Amino acid sequence: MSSIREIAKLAGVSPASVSIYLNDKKTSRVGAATKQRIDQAVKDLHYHKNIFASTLSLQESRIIGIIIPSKMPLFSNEYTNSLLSGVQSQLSNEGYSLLFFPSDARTSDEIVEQQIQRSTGCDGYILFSTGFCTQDHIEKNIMELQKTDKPFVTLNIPEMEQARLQVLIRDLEICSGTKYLLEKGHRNIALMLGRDGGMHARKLYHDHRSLLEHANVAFDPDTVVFGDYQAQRAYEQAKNLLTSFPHLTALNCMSDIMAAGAILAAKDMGLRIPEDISIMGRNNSLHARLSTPAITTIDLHIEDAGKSAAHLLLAAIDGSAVSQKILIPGTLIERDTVSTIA
Amino acid sequence: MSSIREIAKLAGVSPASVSIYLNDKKTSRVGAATKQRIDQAVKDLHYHKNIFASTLSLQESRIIGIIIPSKMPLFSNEYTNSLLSGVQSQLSNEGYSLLFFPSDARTSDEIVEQQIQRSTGCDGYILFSTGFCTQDHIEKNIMELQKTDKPFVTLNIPEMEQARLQVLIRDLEICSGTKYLLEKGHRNIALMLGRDGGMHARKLYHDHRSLLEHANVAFDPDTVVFGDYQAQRAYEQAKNLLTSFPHLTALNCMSDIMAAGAILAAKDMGLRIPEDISIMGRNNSLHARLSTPAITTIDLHIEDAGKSAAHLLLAAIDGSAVSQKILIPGTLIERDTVSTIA
DNA sequence: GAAATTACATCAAACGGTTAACCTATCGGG
DNA sequence: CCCGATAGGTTAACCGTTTGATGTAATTTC
Repeated sequence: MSSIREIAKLAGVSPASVSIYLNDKKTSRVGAATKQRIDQAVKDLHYHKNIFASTLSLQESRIIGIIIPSKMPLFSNEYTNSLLSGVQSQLSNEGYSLLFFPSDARTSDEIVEQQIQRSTGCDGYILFSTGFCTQDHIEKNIMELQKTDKPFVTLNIPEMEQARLQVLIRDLEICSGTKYLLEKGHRNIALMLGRDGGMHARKLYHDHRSLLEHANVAFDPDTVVFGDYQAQRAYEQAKNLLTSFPHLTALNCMSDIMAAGAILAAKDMGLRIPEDISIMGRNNSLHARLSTPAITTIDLHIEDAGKSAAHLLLAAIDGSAVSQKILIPGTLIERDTVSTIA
Repeated sequence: MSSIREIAKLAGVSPASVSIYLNDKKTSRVGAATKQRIDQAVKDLHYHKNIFASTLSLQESRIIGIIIPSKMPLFSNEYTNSLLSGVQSQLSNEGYSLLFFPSDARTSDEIVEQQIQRSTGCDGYILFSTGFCTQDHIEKNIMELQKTDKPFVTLNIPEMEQARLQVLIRDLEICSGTKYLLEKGHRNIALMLGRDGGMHARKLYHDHRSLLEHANVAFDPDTVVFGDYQAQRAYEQAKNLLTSFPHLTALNCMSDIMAAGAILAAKDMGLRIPEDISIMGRNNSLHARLSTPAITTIDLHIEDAGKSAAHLLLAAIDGSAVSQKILIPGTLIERDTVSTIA
């Protein structure tokens, strides 16, 4: 709690000298003896610089705000965590702290409001979406962020006119699981998505449908189900799908977790994987690797996306990036849950 | 970027009135007409309060610092993430933001230093450890935190004299996997731990050993291996263990992920689980549930621990908690990877 | 009609750190 | 001995917000 003024008093110098010395230990504006006295005072009083005061004066906080317009608890979803991990590792390397805002508001609109209100003074922002965010929230958030005059990067969000800096996960646009299954000869493909209303799920739905239609496969809306990203729910839904539509040869799941749930369901129904039913995951998470059979999936390179976003933001902060879109393509990981149909 | 003064000027009032109104929309100290003009000015200039200035003035930031003395990337480990999730959900409900500090220092000592230096002004702290933290780092950190005069809670850290507020994960103290395996009649039990040097692994090692000795089972140090928490490494180590010590009947793993790796190894060696070899996990993560066979594990109630820590911290901030230790006991989840030995 | 209350508004200091501008010895060079 | 450079140090204003103290005019109360 001690301030620079107390240090100054104890060391018998002016606050200015203390500040100058502390910010540049080898400055020539402070004498050796004085330096020692300051060091001593700092120790004696347990002095630590107050970042808030410092930020106010310097007009630079070295803090990046993480905006996630969602009421869901953070850190509870592997996908989002990978994104965050990428962001954090980059920013951390450059000495930036990460600030996560509270989301105790009742409505999502309030959350947008609230997060922005709590967040001025950060040097930049990363705007995330999760499966729970609607297009509307995102747009509102982008508008608010633009008003702050600070740079921000959108991450894990479909392409949007309004945002200057974007990192795009390509597989949000192209439902490549469906594409792959079509190539493998499948024609009866169900799609298991995340939460209805979430913009990610909508996007995939749309792309899935156009891919099928392009391939001249009839599209049945009932073979698309919305879940909650949880294995349990996916288990139930997979059972339903597989009993209601016995001609299905493939299940394309929006996440590996859901795929894992679907696999359990298929097993419980006595189906062999991939002989009787092919199942695709998405995200190449640990589950996909450890599952038996190992899940064929799309590696979204989520962590790289996070890193890119951090990079881009840092570039924007020091002024070298004005407008840029980075596309992160996914890569197919072929494992043991998809068969070829002649 | 607009300040309260600009708003004041535009609305033709004093900054004081603006501040008063903005902090209490129904204050009687500002007239209705003035309120409207302020609202208008706020809109026109895209005004957002600067939290840093506000913090400085109020001496309260509504920000909690999260201190993790480790160079590892954050958000990349399910265990830590659950802990964080619990912490976040509670603090978020009370309107607190979370601040994560950079960890770009070269040595771990520097990290301690750096995180504390960057962190003054938070209303409180939560000190975490991961498997990578040594006792030494933790102690140093606690000392530094004590100097800040702000409350802090240690979480996921073995009991320590120095800290006033602690949330203890009971299974850090009692290696209950080993206990359970002994009860099930196993006598040849190997232990697969996390990183050597990490205090968690050390603690478990110690307890494992005493449990065996109490049960009059000879302890062979070579049946304890240190890994890196990764499935791949666990796979290799399990293979080694199972070939070097063919009489082993059980593997107790420090995490479900490691258990999953061990299961794959056993399967690849043609061993049946649990008939030929029993394998225990720890943490009751999603993997444990989805794995086939489903992994018998200890639910550590990690997220609850996080919530408790947040609770305790909030109590300390408003002065109602001075010194307290909360013990979070684990619960055994019996599934399909452990057999009974006659 | 004097006194008290209310409504509305402002002043100025404070929070803690930074820094441009300024000051004063001291020393070396010519 | 004078000039200029340099080392060492200070002053004071500023960053943006908050708030107790203070002021004044209008309204109410008796």
